[in-house]
Amino acid sequence: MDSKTKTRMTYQRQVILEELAKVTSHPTAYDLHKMVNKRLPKISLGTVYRNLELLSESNEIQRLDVSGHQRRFDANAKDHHHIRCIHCSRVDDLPIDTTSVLEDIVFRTSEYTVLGHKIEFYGICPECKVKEQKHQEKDDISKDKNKSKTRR
Amino acid sequence: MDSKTKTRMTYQRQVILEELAKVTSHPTAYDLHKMVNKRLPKISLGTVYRNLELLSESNEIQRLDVSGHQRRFDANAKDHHHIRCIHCSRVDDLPIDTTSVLEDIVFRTSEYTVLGHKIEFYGICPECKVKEQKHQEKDDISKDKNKSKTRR
DNA sequence: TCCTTATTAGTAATGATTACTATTACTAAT
DNA sequence: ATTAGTAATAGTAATCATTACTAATAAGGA
Repeated sequence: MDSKTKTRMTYQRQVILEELAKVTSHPTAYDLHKMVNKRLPKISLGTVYRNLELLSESNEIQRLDVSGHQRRFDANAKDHHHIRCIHCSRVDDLPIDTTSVLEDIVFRTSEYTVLGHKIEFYGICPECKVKEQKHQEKDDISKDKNKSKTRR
Repeated sequence: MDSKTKTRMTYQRQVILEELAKVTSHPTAYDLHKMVNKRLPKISLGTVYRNLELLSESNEIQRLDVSGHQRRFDANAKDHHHIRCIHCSRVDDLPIDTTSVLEDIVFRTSEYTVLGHKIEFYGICPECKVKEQKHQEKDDISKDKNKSKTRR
């Protein structure tokens, strides 16, 4: 179902992408709506949200779910880290690599005064892994009566 | 003004703290309200939110602003990292130290399948540092007519 | 016991995001 | 080009977490 739907490059989506690419400021959907609005006075906030979502799903842009703050977007789709000001919430890029010693590196690469950092890992918990396996088995049985090895 | 207000240890606050300490599940304010509700049937959700906020400000508990997800709370006030399941949103502790090689370590210490991680640093941006300095100078002038060295 | 005021319960408001719906406009096949 | 099918849109309503407001209550020191 998902694999059959084809996305169309609409003018709205084009403009959203262009406007996002123009800035390095990591705008929110609302910010971007204001920016795009100058070229497309009738575009709705919902359209901006939906397109940003689609674009980030197809990895053309990056979605920044900033802890405890409003979501932001980044035309740079390459994985990289960010730093946020606790006063004005401005978010800047950090061209560092994750495997190096952390705050020390930031101290050398950023003009921020680093107060701390948070790391959030994501993955699949043991319980969900079991569930996933069970579903997988069911699918295998219903889709194919032959025995099949459990995919990993 | 803030420094003059004295907080009172209310029964509600006591119970919230106790119930949070009982679990290791990182409940949301809503979860905690349900838990506390069994002992205090009249407590309101707002009270739970306010007390969790106060308790985390005084570092008696920890507030977890999980990126793009609902806020959670942790009776363990010591700084430590977490891992979240992308399916069920369950959050578990990660007893690792930040300075070590990241996902590799997680792989060894957690039963999760690690799919990735995000790091968010926080601090003060160059512009705000300048503003801070200016405010500081004003304060110094108004509070004290003698010259005073800029505090760092 | 009395007073001051922090705190509460209950409820309304806010603000970000998502959902809904009738209409519009791509795109491919006729 | 015309039509049919269906993404996508504008506009708006709904949702959901969190915060703000207010009159009543209750800590806790004098």
